[in-house]
Amino acid sequence: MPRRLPRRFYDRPTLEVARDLLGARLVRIQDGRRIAGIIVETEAYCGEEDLGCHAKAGRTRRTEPLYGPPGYAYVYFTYGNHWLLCPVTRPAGQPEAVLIRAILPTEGLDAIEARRGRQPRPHWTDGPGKLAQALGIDGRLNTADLTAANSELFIESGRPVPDRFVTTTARIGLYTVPEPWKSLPWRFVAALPGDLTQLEEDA
DNA sequence: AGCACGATTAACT
DNA sequence: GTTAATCGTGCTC
Repeated sequence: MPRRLPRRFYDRPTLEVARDLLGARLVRIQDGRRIAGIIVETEAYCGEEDLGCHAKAGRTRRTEPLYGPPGYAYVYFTYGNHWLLCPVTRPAGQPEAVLIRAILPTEGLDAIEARRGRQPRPHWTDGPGKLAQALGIDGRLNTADLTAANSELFIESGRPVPDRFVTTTARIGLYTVPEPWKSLPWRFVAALPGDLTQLEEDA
């Protein structure tokens, strides 16, 4: 039986949280119904020292959620169109988070198709802005507590993804970020989507 | 007030 | 692989 990930899950080193979120299930409750998918791609963003992290700007109106306690959502707007979702990690005062970059849809397919059906199905939730659109995630969910019992956005434990299915690469989209941060292998990808859905069904 | 840029996407060559 | 779209944010003047 899947359970909602507790605050202590997020209160760990961000690279570990990013790795361990692979295979977990992102769940959005809307109109009393579940829209969900298995997390298959994440990225770690690690504080003010990490020049790829928004926290490099310090504590501002926008970055304030990053400085809060772990287990809350940092949802921000970018490129004039897109909302991106990041569970906050580490204790309050340490501005770190994990960007969820892709999921495999498992529940609420009709709702997802209604929002993403103009694109071919493989592209419904294969990007951070796409999955936010698919699940109806926007700025209203910024600072939402992912661990609260009545939360309409949370993450459930899944079956762990074995290391042989996990690859790491540099983070995406950091065009003007200097080295070494631009190239650090802080992106985690669960390969072989078919195998992952099989894992879930076996669970 | 103005400006450069962005943790992207979709469409195109 | 390349590029336009689009607007909030943070910084400078």
